[in-house]
Amino acid sequence: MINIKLPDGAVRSFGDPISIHNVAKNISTSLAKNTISGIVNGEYKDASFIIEEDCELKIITIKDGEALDIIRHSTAHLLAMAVKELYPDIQVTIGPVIEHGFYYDFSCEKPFIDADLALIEKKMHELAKQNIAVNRKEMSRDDAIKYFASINEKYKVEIISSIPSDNTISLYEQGDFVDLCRGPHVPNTSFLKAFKLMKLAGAYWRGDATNEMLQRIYGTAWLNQADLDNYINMLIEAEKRDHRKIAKQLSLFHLQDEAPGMVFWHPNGWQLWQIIEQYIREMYIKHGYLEVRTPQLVDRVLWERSGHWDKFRNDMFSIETDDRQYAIKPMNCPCHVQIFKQGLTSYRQLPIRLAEFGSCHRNEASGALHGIMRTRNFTQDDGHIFCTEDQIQMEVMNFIDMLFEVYAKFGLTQIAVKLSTRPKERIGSDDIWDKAEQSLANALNEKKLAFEIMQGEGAFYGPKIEFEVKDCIGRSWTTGSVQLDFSMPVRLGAEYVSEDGSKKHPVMLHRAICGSLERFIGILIEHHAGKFPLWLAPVQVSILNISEKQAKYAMEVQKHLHDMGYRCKIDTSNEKIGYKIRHWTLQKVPFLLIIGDNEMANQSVTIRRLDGVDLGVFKVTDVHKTFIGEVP
RNA sequence: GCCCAAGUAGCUCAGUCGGUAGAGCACUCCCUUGGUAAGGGAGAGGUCGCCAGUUCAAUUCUGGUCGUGGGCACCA
Repeated sequence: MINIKLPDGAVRSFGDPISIHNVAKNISTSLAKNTISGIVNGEYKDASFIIEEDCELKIITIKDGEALDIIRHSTAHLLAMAVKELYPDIQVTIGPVIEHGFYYDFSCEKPFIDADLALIEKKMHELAKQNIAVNRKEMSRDDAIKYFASINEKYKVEIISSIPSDNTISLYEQGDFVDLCRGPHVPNTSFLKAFKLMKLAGAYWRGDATNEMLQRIYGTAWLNQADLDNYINMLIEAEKRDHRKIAKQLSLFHLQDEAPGMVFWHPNGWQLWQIIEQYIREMYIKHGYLEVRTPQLVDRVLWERSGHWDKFRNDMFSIETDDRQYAIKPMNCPCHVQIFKQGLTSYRQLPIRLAEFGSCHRNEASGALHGIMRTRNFTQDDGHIFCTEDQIQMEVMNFIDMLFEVYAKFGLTQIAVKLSTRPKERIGSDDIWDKAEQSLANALNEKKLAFEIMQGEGAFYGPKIEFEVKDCIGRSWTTGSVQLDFSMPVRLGAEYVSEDGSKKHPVMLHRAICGSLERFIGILIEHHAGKFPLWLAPVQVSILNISEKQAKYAMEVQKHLHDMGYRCKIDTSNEKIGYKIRHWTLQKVPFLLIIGDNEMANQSVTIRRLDGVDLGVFKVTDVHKTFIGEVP
């Protein structure tokens, strides 16, 4: 007798081993019809899985969220099957589930073109409708290798060959198409309805640039058509808030061919920049940082000493003049160390926190450039803390507090935290790395922050904590980071006099909150969709007169607001009020002041908020009170 | 750097199956002085990314190149 306990606590008993599908059937025919798979004692299994002993079972149907990944994975297989039917010579590689969908990488002589996507998608729908059964088979590793070799799928052979030889391999078969897979999958292709192929891309085999470039097809798949439609609409909406698009509309900045990856800031964008920079500067003061400024060009020897030349020389811009070779600084740290090294520093002075709005140049790979998110010239809100080992944890914790204070001010709340550990190529002993990684983890735990460990992703001189924010279509960008560095002070000879009079090397913390100001502004543009809060808005108020008669009065109002410290523009153009309101609303100015004969007669203005709400008539001397609560 | 796609007016885009291009908005001028998201008229504006090749003729075809977009790789 097999007893199967269901999520509601009910137990069903069966005399013989029974498939999940048949358990569902035993409950109701309609349940069986919708069953995609099951979770047996916490493990995902196919609907065809035969239960042989007592267990807990959750049946997953088309309505359960758990079904989503299975559907996506099965859709990836459907994609591969369609591709094989259309282009038998193409080799399949891997096709995992990703956020919102899946991809599948193919190896082919001739890359796909956009037109192929529609063709392939059509084929997928045809196959899905044929209600093709998806069956699991098991094979020994060696038989699996023989099998895939026999059908000439060399990538599959390569994958299986890396699995230990005593393992059993599971394969999934649908029609003539067989793929190596752990599963589970939908019972048949008719469950796959709401999907769409999204885009083509190149991708290296096993993510290694020295390998062959494969052809990747990205797709999205959902439980139902409504979810798919929602997702597509979300993407359309997200596209509207792309920082590059809004920057054009609001004239914030532009980029042009002659300066790839370098930004021309327009008056509005530069205003925004200045506000942010000034705010960060105030935070420096509040948190005990000293602001400095260091050279743009520094002799190559300093970069050799720091170790950067060795690792990054190809990505550095350099200049040769008077028989000396300089690099345009790709980072500020070695320069800050030079400032630390001036004079003799006592342990009593530590920690010393130096900060700079440091403009750096890196010759990033052409394909890496992305609007102002990834540029060749960027400005870091860079800071370096020189401290003793005992002070590390406290400094890291204080930094984390400062970072979250800043992000909250900008309205950024969805922050992913990652701890990156020692990479393959690194300097410094394992002892030091152990200590460094541990102290960062301690600080995070102390702050009760959930974080993900990124194995091997640390900088070559030390581990780091990274803070990531997402852009409007879900791409993650690193903004803040704090990196621990025991090496650079040694390499560059930074020392302090310790309590016992001996000289010691300080520990160095590299830290940034915005990361790159360019990137941070890009994120802010998308986060606010260009509708900045009052304190950030490049233009806070626009003054609009109804007709020429009130032009002079409008200018008086403008002067009053200027004197109060507001950034305001006046529009006395020969246009109707409706036109002006439309114009300045599209410019996303937080407040519009409307002035006609009525307002002029009693020294007042009518205030219209960006969202269209008419706030009513206010005395000119009271206008600023309306802005209170919006942080002037 | 690699794979794919598209570079046309300030912006968003159409177009030329090879005969030097068009719309809307924006801009300039005129009329209109109008009360909460586009009043009307006229005008100006383009070496069709750049360099070659084929051709009587190239914005259109071919090759290269530069920058951009989507991915991959990279990200001190």
